[in-house]
Amino acid sequence: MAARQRTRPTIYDVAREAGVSTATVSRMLNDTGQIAPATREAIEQAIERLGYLPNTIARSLVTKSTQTIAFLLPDITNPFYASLVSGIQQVALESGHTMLLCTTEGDPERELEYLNLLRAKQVDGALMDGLVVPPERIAQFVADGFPIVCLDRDVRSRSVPLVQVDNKLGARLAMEHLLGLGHRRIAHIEGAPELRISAQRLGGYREALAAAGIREDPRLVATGRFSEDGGYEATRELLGRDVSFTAVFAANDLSAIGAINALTQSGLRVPEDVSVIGFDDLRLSAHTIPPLTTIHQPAVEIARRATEILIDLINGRRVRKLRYLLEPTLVVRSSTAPAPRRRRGRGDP
Amino acid sequence: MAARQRTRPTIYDVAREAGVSTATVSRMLNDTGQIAPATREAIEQAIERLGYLPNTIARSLVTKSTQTIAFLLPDITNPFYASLVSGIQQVALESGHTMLLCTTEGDPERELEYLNLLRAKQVDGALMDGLVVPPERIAQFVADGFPIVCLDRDVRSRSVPLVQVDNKLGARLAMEHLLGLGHRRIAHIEGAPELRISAQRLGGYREALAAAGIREDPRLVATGRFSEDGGYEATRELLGRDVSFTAVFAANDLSAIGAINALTQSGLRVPEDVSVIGFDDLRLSAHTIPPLTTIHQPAVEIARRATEILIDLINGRRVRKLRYLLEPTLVVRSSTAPAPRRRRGRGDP
DNA sequence: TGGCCGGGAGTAAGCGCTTACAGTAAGCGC
DNA sequence: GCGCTTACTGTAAGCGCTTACTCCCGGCCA
Repeated sequence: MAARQRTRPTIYDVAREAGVSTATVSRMLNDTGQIAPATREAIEQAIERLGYLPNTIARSLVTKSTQTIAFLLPDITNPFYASLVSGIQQVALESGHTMLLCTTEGDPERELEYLNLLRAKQVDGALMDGLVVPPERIAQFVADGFPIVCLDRDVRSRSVPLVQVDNKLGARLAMEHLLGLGHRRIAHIEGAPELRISAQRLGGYREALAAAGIREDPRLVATGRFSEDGGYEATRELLGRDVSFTAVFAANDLSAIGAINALTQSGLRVPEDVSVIGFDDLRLSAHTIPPLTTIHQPAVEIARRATEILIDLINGRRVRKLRYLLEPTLVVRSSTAPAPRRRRGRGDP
Repeated sequence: MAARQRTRPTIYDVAREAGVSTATVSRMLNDTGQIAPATREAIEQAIERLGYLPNTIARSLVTKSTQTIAFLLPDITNPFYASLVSGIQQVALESGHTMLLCTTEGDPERELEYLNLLRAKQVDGALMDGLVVPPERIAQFVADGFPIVCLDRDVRSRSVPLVQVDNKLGARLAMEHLLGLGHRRIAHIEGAPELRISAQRLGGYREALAAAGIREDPRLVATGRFSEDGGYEATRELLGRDVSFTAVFAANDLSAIGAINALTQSGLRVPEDVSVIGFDDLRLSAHTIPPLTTIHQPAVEIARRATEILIDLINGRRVRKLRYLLEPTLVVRSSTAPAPRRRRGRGDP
């Protein structure tokens, strides 16, 4: 009723207004201990009248829990990470947690800085993706009692779990699709070399080549850094290298989109002249021209699983399984087609 | 040196270790008051030895500042919002703030729930975009001492500033481009009707039509809800309505991409048969096939400006200007072309 | 009738910091 | 030698909660 005062009401005000002690109010708020119906009623009314909102900072100081988790990632501008955020948010909300977003831009100092900041802020735990901090540091944070779950790399330590798609398998799936269409000269647009997942996808590319008895041509891989621009540039470089290829396996959808653009600009048709396959299966990829053939990652599933595990860790539950490798699947759309009979350029036996 | 104990060292431990009082340690940490060099040294060493990290929760309890801001938005999956997040993050980091991300999925209850949660968490202030809470509620939070700055709508109240692009102008720019190319029958794919920016862009569409002396045909607008799928469906609906059009102005790039897909699938060529223009200028839009003509929004600039204002508000500075309408610009790429001589279908005089 | 039990409530001690307020000692001008 | 700064430091009172401990009282059983 009264005009809002500058300083918000505290639990003392509520207690006084309801004619009980703060302990009773606290018990009611947290639903611990028994409260007589009449008392409960009085407190509820006092809260209503005062417009009281508990100060969770004060609560955290004593309970040592902030109900906050953090998600550290290099670049929110990549829609794949955005999907992860969605998934995390869902689970977090369900369990009453709120999410701090920390973008590191791939800067190792900033990662460390954030990690320390999060500790200082008494954040309950963190999800990390695409980070480059050395595993030992991560393990140390965990040893210090700060739960972490990784979304991209295996910190070989009990108590820091990993949830990710099986990247190598995904890459093989992509390659087998291309190989099955008769492609022999397949280029790869690598992600960001410093990230594990790049190496894993590159590894799958190589394995598939080897399994098909094709010798790898180093001129056929270029770095696209997981972005549209990077994919575009990498493709132009590939084109300029004067080696022929009839297909490109891009490390992610964004760079595949850049690749298609570069190819098209060079007068090459996708998929008639060159097939392109991506990785991620962004929502967007169903709408590119041509719609992108790609490897589907269950982003929301990954995020949910990881967040659930993190919350288990926070609640002191032991996690049984340390590594969750989810299965990627091939999604065939229109950016891939059988290898053309005649290849452009020379160089292929 | 010693094995990390389960409970982290506090300022008392540091004080004891350094042989000073906690007040002195605190003063050194916060750089307030003068400290003798020798004392400073001793404290620094104690901190180092103990691996001490100040507990910001305890600090917040007394200072009443959490150095945390929140960003509320409907959907992080939209790359435009992701760009905003990037911009916010930059400024926030510079000023030592960390960012809580809250996605509301356009659910009004969840918005309110979040707003209350943020208050309870003593968050210093919030940035809001794409929300549907009634303006009075927002104004009330502000009156309660919770700084808010909006990124999309004008809460007519001193003390809740607005930073956004001039949407109506942007829409007019888009339309004038189309009109200038000779298009007369222009469809519009609307955003999400409940959001202000949709109405503003639709308003610009209408104004431009009126200014060109063209009567608006209600059959020419369909709702795309700002997404690829929505744009796709809206376009199919438009196509199915049996009204002719030679151009479509989509409320954002995502729905423009969906539109191009639908058009292409129907055997129409973009831009030869139908021109398409978007709004946002996502990084991606330079790489679509064909590269998208669109209206550029200075996303990072918007985000930075808004965050700076929020921080000013938090620091108790009066903001001089309440509304910042940034200028959109036309970016011509290849998805628009002069209107074809013969239009498909009938219906146009 | 006495002893026990348990529902319901209060007291007060922190949680880990910051910050008025209050010194103390050295330095300085006269 | 005295009083007044100035530079530095300590004491202790909170910040707004939670939570052991205690306590009270009515009911119930033997």
